[in-house]
Amino acid sequence: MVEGWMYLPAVSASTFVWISGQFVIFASKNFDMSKKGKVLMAMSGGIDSTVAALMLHDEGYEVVGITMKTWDYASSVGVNNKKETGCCNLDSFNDARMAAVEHGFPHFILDIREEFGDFVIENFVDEYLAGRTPNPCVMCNTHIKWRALLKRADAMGCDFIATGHYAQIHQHSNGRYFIRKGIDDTKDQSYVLWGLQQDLLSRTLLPLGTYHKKDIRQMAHDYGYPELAKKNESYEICFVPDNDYRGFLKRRVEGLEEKVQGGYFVDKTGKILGQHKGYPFYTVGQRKGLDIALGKPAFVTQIIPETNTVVLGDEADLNGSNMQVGKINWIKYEGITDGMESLTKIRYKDKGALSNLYTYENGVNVRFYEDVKGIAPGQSAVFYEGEDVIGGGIIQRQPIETT
RNA sequence: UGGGUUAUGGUGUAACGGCAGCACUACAGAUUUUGAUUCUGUCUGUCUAGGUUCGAAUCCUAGUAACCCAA
Repeated sequence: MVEGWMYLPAVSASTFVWISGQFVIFASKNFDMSKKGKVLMAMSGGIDSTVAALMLHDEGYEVVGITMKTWDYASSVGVNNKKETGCCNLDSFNDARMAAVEHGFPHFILDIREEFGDFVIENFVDEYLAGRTPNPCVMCNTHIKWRALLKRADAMGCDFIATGHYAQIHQHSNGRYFIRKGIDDTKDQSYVLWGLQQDLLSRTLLPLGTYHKKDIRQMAHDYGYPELAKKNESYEICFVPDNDYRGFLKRRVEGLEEKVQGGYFVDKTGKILGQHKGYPFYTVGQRKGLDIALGKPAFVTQIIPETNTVVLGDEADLNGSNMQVGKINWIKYEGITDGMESLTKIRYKDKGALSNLYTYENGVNVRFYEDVKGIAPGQSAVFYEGEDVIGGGIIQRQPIETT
């Protein structure tokens, strides 16, 4: 069966057929040899990727729109949940498709639920069960989304793939492709792209990297999509549209709640402060939702899955000046020299802090010049040289101190 | 079981007999393509029953409960 694909007829004369695992194109008659090349544009249905698609189209690229279905969201929350989510719902598909049809380029829906679920969701669950704090968007970009796009791009003879991220890609004189921050500092999304490898970067276009969000809004108006311009940003994990990742974990892991409830909150000396709902439901740096009143704000400073213990402290206890980062992907250079200075971000929307980088066997030791707050294992660390991404990796769990 | 102390929101604590306040928690918004953080706002309380007083969280009596000392 042709289960992986849904073909939505758009206006192109091309015919796309799925044959035994391969995507085959039967050449269209009016195949215009576009000077700029053919690009497979990932369209979520939101304002950013829609405008990006139209921009490329206007610039003379032969655009093929594609919307990826990562998750059957009706199954993850109640069906009556009317909340808009940034991707994966029917409205978004329709919005994306409408724009494509109106501007005369084809649009497809690609069902990647299986590969997405196998990797991103399992990784997400595993990480929380390991007492870490994953970033599924980064995982998806790194391992699923770009690979899925490129695979189809190749099958369709596309020169490029494109997304609506606010970031830039340039080629260095050393030959390597690298990511640079988007010029709109408030929207820069280079952080979530640190995992992309050279073969992906060399084929990727990010049309929005040199624009400000307000310009994109204006362009959405100018293109005749005022309602799109008003559309909210998406801001939850795409497979957890009700924004309750704890509930998602409970639904996903049979008997989890019962198994982990009743562990202890302790202070840094090990003194028991109270009981918690289970270590997977907390994250380093968390203050709200602890359900414990100590007269002072309390923050989660450490999660110890082995003993189902959550360590609490005050704000100062979140400070740290070094960390280990693994699963490194170098971007701008093939590697670095020890001691290299880097502006290092430890979370999305982090201003970044200056640090020195020292490589060790499987990763990088980061020493910050000054304390940073809330280093959370599982989160991504991204290294910047000015506006450029040197590389990034995953923050590792610190060895448990036995004091 | 004898003596003493205490009792204020979900928690910890303030209030000379004169509008019950603070912190924490919780909740709601804002922000955010991850989790968090941050910001703004909101709710809830004087153990019970009598008494004194213009007026009681506050003083008196009894009850109840908890804690401490004695045993």
